Amino acid sequence: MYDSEHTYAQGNDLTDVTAGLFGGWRGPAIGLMDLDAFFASVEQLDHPEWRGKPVIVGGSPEERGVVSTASYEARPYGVHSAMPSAQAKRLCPDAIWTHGHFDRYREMSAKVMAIIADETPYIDQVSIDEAFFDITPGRFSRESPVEIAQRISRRVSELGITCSIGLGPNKTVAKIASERDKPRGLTVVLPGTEAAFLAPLPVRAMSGIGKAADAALAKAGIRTLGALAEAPVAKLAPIFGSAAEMMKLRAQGREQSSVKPQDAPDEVKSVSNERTFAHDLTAREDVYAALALLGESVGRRLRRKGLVGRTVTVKVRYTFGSGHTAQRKLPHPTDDENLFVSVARELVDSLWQPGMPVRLLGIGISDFDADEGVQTDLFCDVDERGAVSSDRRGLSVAVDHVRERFGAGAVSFGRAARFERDLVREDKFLTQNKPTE
DNA sequence: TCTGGGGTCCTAGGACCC
DNA sequence: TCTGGGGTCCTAGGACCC
Repeated sequence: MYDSEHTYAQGNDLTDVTAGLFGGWRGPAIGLMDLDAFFASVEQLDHPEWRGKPVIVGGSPEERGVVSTASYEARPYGVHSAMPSAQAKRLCPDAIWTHGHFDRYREMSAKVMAIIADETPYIDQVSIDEAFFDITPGRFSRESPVEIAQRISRRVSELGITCSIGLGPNKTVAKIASERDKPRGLTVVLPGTEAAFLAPLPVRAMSGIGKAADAALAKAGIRTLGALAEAPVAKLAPIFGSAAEMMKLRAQGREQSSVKPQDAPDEVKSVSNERTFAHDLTAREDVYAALALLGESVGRRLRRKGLVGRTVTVKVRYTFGSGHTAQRKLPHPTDDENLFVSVARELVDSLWQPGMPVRLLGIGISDFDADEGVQTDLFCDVDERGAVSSDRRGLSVAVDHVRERFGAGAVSFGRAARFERDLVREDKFLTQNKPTE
């Protein structure tokens, strides 16, 4: 029975909430599907001998790496996402380590998303392993939302991995519910019980509230979502700014969630590449060469996506202190690293001087043209707006094709090639990402 | 052997224009 | 000559998410 002491239902209790028209569901039904220990689970699927054993996907312990995903077998040792790999290695020395296979994860993710899209056109993929979906009875299907969620879970399991699902009247509730029972759980918050479900939870449980907001709320005496739901907006404004009213509404369980139809593509806002070096860089030629390498990959990805951007951003982090960024708007949008890397060099020079130990370097392009329809034909001369210098662009595209066919190492512009060789020889970095499997 | 890499969104100050 | 205010663009920094 779905009794009043519980604001949510799981497992066998769910049979009680699927009776009647639409399973007795009134109003919006929003689901959040989260794949369980996704990267590690795919590795265990692809390597049967790793099943039942602690598997860690992440950077290497020797090179300032962090854990991306720990399998459920590794978690009892205290290993979790974002933990420094060196620490994870101490906690679980026998774990199987891999740097991951992202193309494979994307492939599996696409299969999962196709399963959800098969159930409803209203799907909003938020990351490689998470998606919201709207299965409001009467909107697309007349079935009980609980039964649809159970079917999605079962069909994902048939792929050889598992997911956890939260189901509720809006996104905030669905997201929190999905974390309630993992792995392979289904947690349902019936319409009308959402406020009571949220009230006792710590504010940090709600997405959008991180470390800083949590601390600021605690200072104001607000520790639970129930307290947040009742706090005067004037008290919240200094903490959340213009989002104060919305955060209060979400904590009350009264947020109106919209899940767009699947074919509305989320447009990309920026493309970037950054690297933390196993050993700090101090020489100008090393910093410039690393910038060129990072820029090459950004350029390649821009051309593959058919994007041209106007703003160049560089990021520098020193061994001490936090990061610094510098950006500049270009006169014309471009996807050509030969153009934007030289600007990036000037920007780096404004933040850094030779001798300062650089721990991390990043380069990004943003502010894309609204009509991203730049042609990507091989050896095209120039696009309609003359956005990039024609010959170089043709060369870049041609080089991309060669790389795709023969591997990334096949072609490199002079400086980058030399850098790559030097660094491999000097064992600075770029010998990274060799899976230990 | 202490802290990644990919993003999005917001804020705030200064420049500049009307 | 002195003055204010609003709007927009550009830039730097930071919070937050997976």
